[in-house]
Amino acid sequence: MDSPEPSSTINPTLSSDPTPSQDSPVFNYLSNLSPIQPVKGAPVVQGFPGLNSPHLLFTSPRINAQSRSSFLKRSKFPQLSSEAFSGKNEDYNNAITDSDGTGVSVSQSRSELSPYVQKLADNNISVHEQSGSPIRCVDELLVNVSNSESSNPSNSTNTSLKVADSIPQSPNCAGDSKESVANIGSKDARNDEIPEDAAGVVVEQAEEDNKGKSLSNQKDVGVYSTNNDSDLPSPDLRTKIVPDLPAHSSLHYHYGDRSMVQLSRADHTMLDEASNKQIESLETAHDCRNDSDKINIMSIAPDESIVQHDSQTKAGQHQSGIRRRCLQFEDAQQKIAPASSGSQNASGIVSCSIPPVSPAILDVVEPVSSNRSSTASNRPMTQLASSSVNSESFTVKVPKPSGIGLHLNSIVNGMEAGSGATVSVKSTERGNLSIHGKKLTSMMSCHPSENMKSCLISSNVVGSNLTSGDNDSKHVSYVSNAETVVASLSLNNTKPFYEPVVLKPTEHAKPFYESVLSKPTEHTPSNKRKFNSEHIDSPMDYNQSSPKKKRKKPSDGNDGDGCKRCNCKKTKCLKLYCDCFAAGVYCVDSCSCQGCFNRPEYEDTVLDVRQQIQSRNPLAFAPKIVQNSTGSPANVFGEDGASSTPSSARHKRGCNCKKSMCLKKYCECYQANVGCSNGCRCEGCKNVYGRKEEYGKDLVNKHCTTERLERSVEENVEMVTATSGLLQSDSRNQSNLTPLTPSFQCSDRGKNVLKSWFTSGRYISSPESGQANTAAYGLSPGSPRSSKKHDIDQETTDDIILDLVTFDQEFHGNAKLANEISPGFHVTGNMDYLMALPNSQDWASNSGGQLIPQTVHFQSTRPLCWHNSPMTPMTQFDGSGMHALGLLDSNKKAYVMEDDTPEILKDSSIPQNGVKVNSPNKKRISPPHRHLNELGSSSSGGGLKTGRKFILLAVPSFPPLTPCIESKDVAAHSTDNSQKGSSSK
DNA sequence: GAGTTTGAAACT
DNA sequence: CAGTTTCAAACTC
Repeated sequence: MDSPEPSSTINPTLSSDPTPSQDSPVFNYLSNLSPIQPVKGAPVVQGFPGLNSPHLLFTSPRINAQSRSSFLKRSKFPQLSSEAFSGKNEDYNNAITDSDGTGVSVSQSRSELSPYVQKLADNNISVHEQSGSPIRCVDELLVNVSNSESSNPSNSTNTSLKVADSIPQSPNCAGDSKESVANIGSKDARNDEIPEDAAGVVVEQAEEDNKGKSLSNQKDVGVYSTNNDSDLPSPDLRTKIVPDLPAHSSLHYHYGDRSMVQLSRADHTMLDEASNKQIESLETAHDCRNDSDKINIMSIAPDESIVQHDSQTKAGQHQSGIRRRCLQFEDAQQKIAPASSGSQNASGIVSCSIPPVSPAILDVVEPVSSNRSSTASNRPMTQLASSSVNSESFTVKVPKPSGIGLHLNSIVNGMEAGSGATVSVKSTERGNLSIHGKKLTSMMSCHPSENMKSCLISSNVVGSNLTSGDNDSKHVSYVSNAETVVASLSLNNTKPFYEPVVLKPTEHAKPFYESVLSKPTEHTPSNKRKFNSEHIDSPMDYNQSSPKKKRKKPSDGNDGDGCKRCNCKKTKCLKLYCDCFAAGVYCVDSCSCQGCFNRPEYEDTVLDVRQQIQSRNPLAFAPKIVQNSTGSPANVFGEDGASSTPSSARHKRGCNCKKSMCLKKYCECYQANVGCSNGCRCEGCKNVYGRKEEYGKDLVNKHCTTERLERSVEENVEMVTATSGLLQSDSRNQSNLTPLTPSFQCSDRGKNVLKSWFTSGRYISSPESGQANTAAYGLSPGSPRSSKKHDIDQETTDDIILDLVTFDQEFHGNAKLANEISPGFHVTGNMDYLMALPNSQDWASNSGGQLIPQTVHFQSTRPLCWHNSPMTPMTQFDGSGMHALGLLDSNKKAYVMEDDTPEILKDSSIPQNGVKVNSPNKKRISPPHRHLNELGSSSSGGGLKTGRKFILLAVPSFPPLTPCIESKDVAAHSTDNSQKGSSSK
């Protein structure tokens, strides 16, 4: 009732996203800048096309995202719920109609659609392993819908992706993949059913057939490039990947310890129909297999990590029950979508592994992506893939989810316990559900563990695609699904912080983000409204299922997977009171809510409401916990924090506790395992994670501590670094990615080079790490970077730097920011940083629209530390970092971003932030930091300088390209950098 | 499981 | 922007 209404209000603003194509421009700029960075830059992949967009924090993101999301929306034709369709896109409708019919119909018109399937994942995924440890399996299947031509022309296209992964166990992987495949096959046979299957299944043959055809078609789509490998039957195809489907693609990665899995799905719904029609999919089972080996290595807790593709599939089940959503993916998706402008969606997943860098991957991807703007969606995918690819290099990748709304907190909480966390998510869409599918999930896990920290994050984005054909023909669109997956990490391997999350197919799994994103642009409000209004009245359906069942088992209400369950009675889960809604995820069956509209079925409504809320408070869905620049959120991840250092992470808005003394979960800070900060208005604060009074001090201390930790870790890290170095090198080659590279390099050599990046990276990274939950960012050095870079670069570099500086200043008070900044970063030689860019999940979407989420970030352990340390005292945890990142991103961004996004800042407003934010100028002015001191002394001296230089150079080059964020960034960069450089030095 | 407490979100 | 109300989670019994 209530909430739904808002939907009407929803604004289409989303559409506004500018970014989509821009990304590339950004990259270009970057590349231009590259002179500076060339070194790094090169390596980096561009960021992925998708990446660039990632803006992290920007508030706006959502908008973009939405717009994209619209694309995403997936169209699932199917059957669907017409409503859903109707609501969403007209286009869809068209498509749908077609689809319905037979499922087939349409596609003809557009050959475009050509279905393709690919497995990207494999490629992507396969990569890594490097050190063996990391393993991942990914399977992706993409199918494009339209295929009419090829084999079955009949239908519209379908596309589906699937990814399966399993990760951990090699066997599993293999098995899983197989299973998935098998399933698919079976399904295919059936025809009906699950798209996934379809997706899952892929017929190479078909592909081939399609190839011919499809290729042409695909081209539009996207690209997917994968790098890798060969596994895929037809590389060509892969590369091509279908854009349309974008959605589906998903990747997985994992590394490190466990594995990640992911999957994706295309729209199931579509699939279903499609299945009838045609489906093609590729499978990457191979990859899995390959991976499996790797996996073995990991072998840890594979189970968890494993994801099942089909939610349906049974298996998954076990998990499934639980996990649901992910959040942030949206961002990614969004990004994708935007890019794709047209129809496609993309899904992306990101995973990051710390060590490795994926530049290479990125590179690969980039090219492709670069090719098409439209491909944006693809990009993400590609990115992901790329990231994964890198994996080879080693290490883990960490995907970052964009993370939008996540509840990092919740996640965090979940994570605490475990050293490692894994998450897996699945979503499936089902035909029934239909509505949209896709979504991704992203997860992160981090571990601090001994060595490294590996964080994995995977996010998937799914995009739905729609293809619209251009015209008339109906084509079907459909969606992509996304699935996501998992992240696993492990340090050691042991346990994940969280349990994997599985999305249930139907249920939630998806964050509405996608939808949200998508919506804006295309969806017609009217439709939505209908939806809303109508549905609203009878939301019961969903609800019913949920109510009661769930109840929160865990105290938190988290399923265990880190996802919360709500128990809303009056708000219909359309207000921030609802944890699920607030987290950007759909309610799940396990929720006990009544009259819940926070269901995929009501996607439109949800989106509308969400938009409204965001309009009021852009940061409403931003992660509440951010890492302070300074601190690293130690706790965030897990450990409890209490004892452990208070994480650098802090609640964005701070708490307002009067009676609980911040010692109970009533306190958001406490709940998130973060200390109170100056932004808190609490009375009698006794937060075990950090009192607000101590905040400033803590930061400093933390810094120190973190550094120490990092150092300890360094050794381990180095390996990673090495890898990363490799990656970098690769990346370098690829000039495109410059952005990314930096991060990597940082770790290795780069310190010098990338200072800027680092700085930014750190910035980000820390947050990211924190964010893990959030999702998708891109972190990975390579890709992430690229994407992030953009973001970061744009925004961050300047801003970030500033922020950093500010932080430092605040904390340390030393001067010489400039030096610090860059230096800071690097500092030491340790580093590996990963930077994560912050994207806010939601935000991310905005910015780029692209798959920000996907971007990945990595960090090597150290890096995190560093980052953390510099910024905040983070603990070492990677995970935390991840987590933090998310937050950070948002926050930081906020900080950083302020310029761009006042809103965020506002939110973030916390004093610190405020200061920082304000300080941008300051940055320039006063740089000194301890970092400088510290770092500088260590390695940094040179590094820093260099870094600065780079930065400066870079700055100039940038013109403001992108939309707000970018522009901002750019501008900032240019100005800031130049200034900084001068000023600092 | 019901009732109370708490603080955020929403509203005025 | 401050104060009040509403809400749902957290907590207690």
